[in-house]
Formats: sequence, structure tokens, C-alpha cells
Amino acid sequence: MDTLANLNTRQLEAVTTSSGAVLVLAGPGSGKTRVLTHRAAYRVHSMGADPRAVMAVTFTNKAAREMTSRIVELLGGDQAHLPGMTLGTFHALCARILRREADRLPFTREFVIFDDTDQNSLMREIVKQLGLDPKQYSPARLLDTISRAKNELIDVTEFASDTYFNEIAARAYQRYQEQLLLNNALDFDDLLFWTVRLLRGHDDVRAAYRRRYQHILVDEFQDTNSAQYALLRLLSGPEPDLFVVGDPDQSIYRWRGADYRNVHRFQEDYPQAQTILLEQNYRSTQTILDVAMAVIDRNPGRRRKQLFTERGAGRRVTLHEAYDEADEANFVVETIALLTQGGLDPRDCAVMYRTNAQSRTLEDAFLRAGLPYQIVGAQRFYGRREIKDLIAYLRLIHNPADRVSLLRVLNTPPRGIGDKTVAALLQLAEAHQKGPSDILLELAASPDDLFSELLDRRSRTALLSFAKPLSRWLERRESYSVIELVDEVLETIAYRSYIEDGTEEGEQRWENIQELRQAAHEFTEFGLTTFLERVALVSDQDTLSEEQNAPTLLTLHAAKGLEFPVVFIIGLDDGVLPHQRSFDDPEAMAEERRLFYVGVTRARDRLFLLRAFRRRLAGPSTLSEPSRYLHDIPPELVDGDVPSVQTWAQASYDFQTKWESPPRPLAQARFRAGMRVRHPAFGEGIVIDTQVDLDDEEIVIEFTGEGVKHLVASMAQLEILDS
DNA sequence: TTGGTCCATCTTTTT
DNA sequence: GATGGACCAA
Repeated sequence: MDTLANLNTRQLEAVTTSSGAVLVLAGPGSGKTRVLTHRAAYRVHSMGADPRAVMAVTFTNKAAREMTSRIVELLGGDQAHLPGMTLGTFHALCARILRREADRLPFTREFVIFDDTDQNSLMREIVKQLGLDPKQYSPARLLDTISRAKNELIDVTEFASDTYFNEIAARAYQRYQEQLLLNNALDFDDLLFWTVRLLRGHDDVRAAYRRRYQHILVDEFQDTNSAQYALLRLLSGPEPDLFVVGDPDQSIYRWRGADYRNVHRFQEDYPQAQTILLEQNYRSTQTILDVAMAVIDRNPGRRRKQLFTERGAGRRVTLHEAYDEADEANFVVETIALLTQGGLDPRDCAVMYRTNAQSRTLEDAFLRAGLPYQIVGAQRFYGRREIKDLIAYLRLIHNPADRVSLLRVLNTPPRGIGDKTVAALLQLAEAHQKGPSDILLELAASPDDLFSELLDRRSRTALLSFAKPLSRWLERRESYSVIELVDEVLETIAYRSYIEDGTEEGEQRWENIQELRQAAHEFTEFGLTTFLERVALVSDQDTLSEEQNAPTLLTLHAAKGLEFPVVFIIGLDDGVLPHQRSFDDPEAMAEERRLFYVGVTRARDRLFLLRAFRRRLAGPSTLSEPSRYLHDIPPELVDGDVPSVQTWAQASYDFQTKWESPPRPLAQARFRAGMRVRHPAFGEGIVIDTQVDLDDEEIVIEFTGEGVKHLVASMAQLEILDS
């Protein structure tokens, strides 16, 4: 094994520097993962560390997997070194600890993990219970407030009811926590929250984990939130071997509680910490790096990095203004087709966007062109209705206390259990101080004597049709494998005939179920608990396969940590990127800029930046302004031989002056089809079509030798020759 | 009382 | 263009 070969001086220093607290500030493409994996391997191989004492934390399972295989490779492909090394996401690690220590906690080791859909349905119920107006107190907003509190490790009793909204939120928080425990469920934030509580409250547990994890390594440190940081401090103890790698410029999860200031906090909390700066980039051309720096250097209050590469300048960045989002998508598809014809692998291309909604137009364009693509996230597999249904059945079998899952599947497929019957069941449960599942099971055991007077015949029959199979599944849950349970459930509830409605969509849904069956099959030896946990903790990034040779479509968030030879970033319009929801918050705006920076720095060789002249955001399509980031890019880095760049530059100039002037009244139509006109750049042409749009007129013109152009009357200096 | 259909609503990013 | 809520027929 050679853990130290092929490292530059800085990287070598990071890998071999002695124990203690070490902070590596690593620019994009500077070998961050490399340093991390080498250090882990070096600890074990050359310093004689027990692999069991090494813990490496990442944010996605994919990153964890990748790290595992790279460490294995470094250790000479010798799997024997790895057993016992702990590699995983914060959430997976916490889930593991909590299951192990469940007897000290207010839930059992069978707890389920609620995803956002589950959280939402629970909160909706609570809003109803509290008699709140869901418009004013939307479940999403309440959950957001609660999540933020949990990330700051603030529990219900500490939650400040300093505003009227927070007073309401405090009540919702209280209920929400009660209901979670009643369901024997934890949400994502709870995984971290309870682990910190556990370690803080139990000296022996804390001591045991500290003894166990002597060497801790953290990837993407800039994305840690307060709870995660507290957890790291608790685990690493007063004499840490704590190695964190991050880049504040790539911090893009503030909205999820991440706080890049943890980087500064780290330096304050560990005054002896070594800080190592990695600036040499092994990924991109210098042009791409220069574009990236030009953009990010405008963010205030940051430590500047001078990114450099030995790769040379490379090609200039291509800017393109499309007419609308369909045109934008077509440009992407056509360009990829062209590049592919030139010998490029389709899988070397990636298309990135700010919001998932933007993927639809792209998918359309790819489909129409008959070209394959793969997409990360969007409608996440485990978020699909049919998958959630089946998982809910499994979760219920695993943990009958899970009311949210029970209520989801109780009448799916429909079996005559409507609102009234559900209400009756819940009331009965309430009256007997039991969970609704317990009532169902008792009903199944003795249908006649119990509750008969409390439920009308219809409800009882309907409930029995669910209760009977449920009790049968519960009897079998120990002896059956996951796949056997899945098949048993599918069979009993006749799920196939329920979702296959003859449409293509139904067909697709059944195929998804088959895919889940396949996944369940792979978990035969691990059992239901592990299966459900994995299902709850997979992320979109984890779904990316490298097998398919097709371009990748993904959000800028999902792109972090990846790289592609050719990158398209679409939707460079103000309001999309930066997103309009961030406009009034300077911190959020700084994050939008970082997001763009992340996108740019994914590119190895070529970068295409696209925007659309008009775009549909919400409601009708409107004219859009170019993203402010485009103005920050030095013109000499931009490819000038794309004809539309001039149009774009002019348009952007005109837009600026236009938006600064007072709104104009509705435009008068000046042009008609058939008119001959002259344009300063395109020459003479014939008007094909015109349309008045609010304060302007759009004209489609066929220019001699230049083809068809869409222009706007106020911008294009058109001269009418004759009509 | 249930279950289907229709309509309005909104759509940032996700472990 | 999905998702939840309101409305209506059986």
C-alpha cells in the first residue's frame, strides 16, 4: 500500500499532520475526498490505529460508499482492514446509536423514521386538532419553525414564545413531539437531537462512545448544523483527533439549518487547531475557475481563495440566450447531440437547474429528440405514492404504533372505511387509552363480543376487513423475510388491480412496485428494521447510477460533490437563479451565489450558461431579466462567437434601462405580417408574426440569410422599409 | 357514508 | 402539472 503517493505538499501535510483538531479549507476540485480517505487509511495502516476506532461522517450515502471503496483500495484492496470502521451519514450513525441505546430513551428500538410527507400529515392533523387556520399557520411553516428549533437543540420547554406566531408554534411543537412518541417515530431532526441529548445526559454512554471513536473525520463540514457540531464535540472529547474538511463557499444548506460559521466556531473552540488551505484545482480549466472566482468574490465577509490549475486556460464559457424555456431545453439537447457526434460520451454531460420544476421541459426535449437521460431526484422514488403506500404497510407491521402509516393505508385501497368510521375508531382508541392498531387487533381476535355496541355494523365489517389481514401479518413478521412480507401484503390487498387502471401511469406504478420488491429482495438477510431504515435515509443523490451512458439532469444542490466534463447551467434569470424567494434576505442571496459557484465549479472542460428571454414561473409566461451573476463574468472569458451573445448583451442592457424607467402603457402594434424591415445586425427581413405583450411587441422575422429570429420591438432597432 | 370527480392552489433547495 | 379540498351521486 502506498497511502502517500501522488499527493501534493499541502495534501500530504493534511494527511500526515499529527493528532488534534485539523481544519482543511478545500476549494472545489482540490482533492478533498482524497485527503480524507488517505488520512483514514494512513491512520490505520501507518499509525496502527484500530479501524474500529475510526469514524468518517458524510452527508450522503453515496459519498459514504465512495469513501469506503476508496479506503479499501488504498489499503491494498484488503477488505480485512475495514470491518469495524464506521462510515456513514450523520443521520444513519445517529439512528444506529439510538437503536442501540433505546432503553434509555422515550421510544423503543423499533422506532420508525418519519419523512417530510409523514411529518406533514401529522402536522396537518395537529393544526386541525388545535383549531388553527391552516392558511395562517401552514403545517409547512410550523414544521420549519420546529425543525429550526431542533437543529439549535431547543426543546419544547426552552422554545421561546416571544411572538404570537411562536406561541402558536410552541403549542404545535408540544403536540407534535407527543404525537411522534405516541407513534414511536422520530423525524430527521430528532435523530440528531436525541443523540445529543443522550450523550449529554449520560456520562457512561458518552464515555463509552468517546473511547470507541478515537479518530473522527468529517466531510462537507460547512454543511453541519448546530446539532451536528455539538455531536462532533461530544464524541471527540477534550483531546480530539478531529479532522474536518470543508469549503464555506460551498455551503448551500442554510435553509436546513446548516451554518458555515461552524468553521469559525471550530477555530475558536480549538485554538490549537491547524488550518490547511487547499487551493490547487485538479478538475477545471483556468477559465472556468476564473468565472467561478469572479462570481464568488462578490460575496462579502469571506476568506478569498486563489484557485489555480495547471491545466491551462481551456475553452471560453458559452453564453446563450434562448427565447423561452422550451427553446432553452432544445439548445441543451441539440448541443449535447452535437458534442456526442464529435465523440463525447453522453454520460460526460450534466444539466443543472435551480428548481426541480425546470426539469420537466428538459425531459420533454430529450424525449422528443429520442435521447436517453437520467435524472437525480425530481419525483424521488421513495416519495412516490405507490411506494409510500407499500412502505406504510411494512412500517405498520414493523411498528403497529405508527398511526400515520395506519391512517394512510387503512383505506388504501378503498375498503369502505371513510371519515366517519376512522373517527369512530380513533374515538374508541381514545376512550380505551389504546392505540388504534390495538383496537383493530382486538377486534380481529373477537369480532363479536367486544365493541359491538360501539360500532355500527357497517363500520365493524369494514374495519374487520383490514384488521384480520393485519393481525395475520403481525403473526408472520418474525418468520417471514422482507420480500415474503411484501408479496403477502400485495397479494392480500390486491394492490395490483388497484393501481393498474389501464393507463400508462398505472403500468409505471406497478413497475415501481416491482423495483421495490427487488430492493426488498436484497435485504433478505438484514430484516425489516434495516430495510425500513435504509429506505428512510436514502437521498436523491444516492440514486445516481453510473451504468447508463446518458446525460445527467440534476439540481444545483444535488450537484455538489460531483464533476462532469461538460456542464450546462440553465435558468440564469433573475428570479430563478438567484431565486426570488431569496431577494429580501442578504444571507439567502449570498447562498444563491454560492449555489451558482457550486454549479460552475462542477465543470471540467466546458461550461454552458443559458437563460431564456421569456419564461413561465408561476402563472403566465413573462419576460425575464438576465441573472445578475451574468454581469459579474468578465466578458473576455465568454465565448464571443455565439451569435446570440450580442442579442443577449443588448437585451440585458435594454432590460436594465427598461426596468429603471416607469411602467409604460400597453404597446400599440407597429408591425404586421408581411412587412419588410431592416435590423442593424441581421439586415433585411420579412415579418412573419407579431404579438402585443403588455408593454411591448414581439415580432417574428425571417431574415435573409440569418434565418428566423424572435425580437422585441422596444429593443431591436427595426426600421420599417415597406408594408 | 363513501368515493369519485372537479377545481383551485402553488411550485426552492432535502438528510 | 401535482396535490388537497369541496362538491355531488350512489
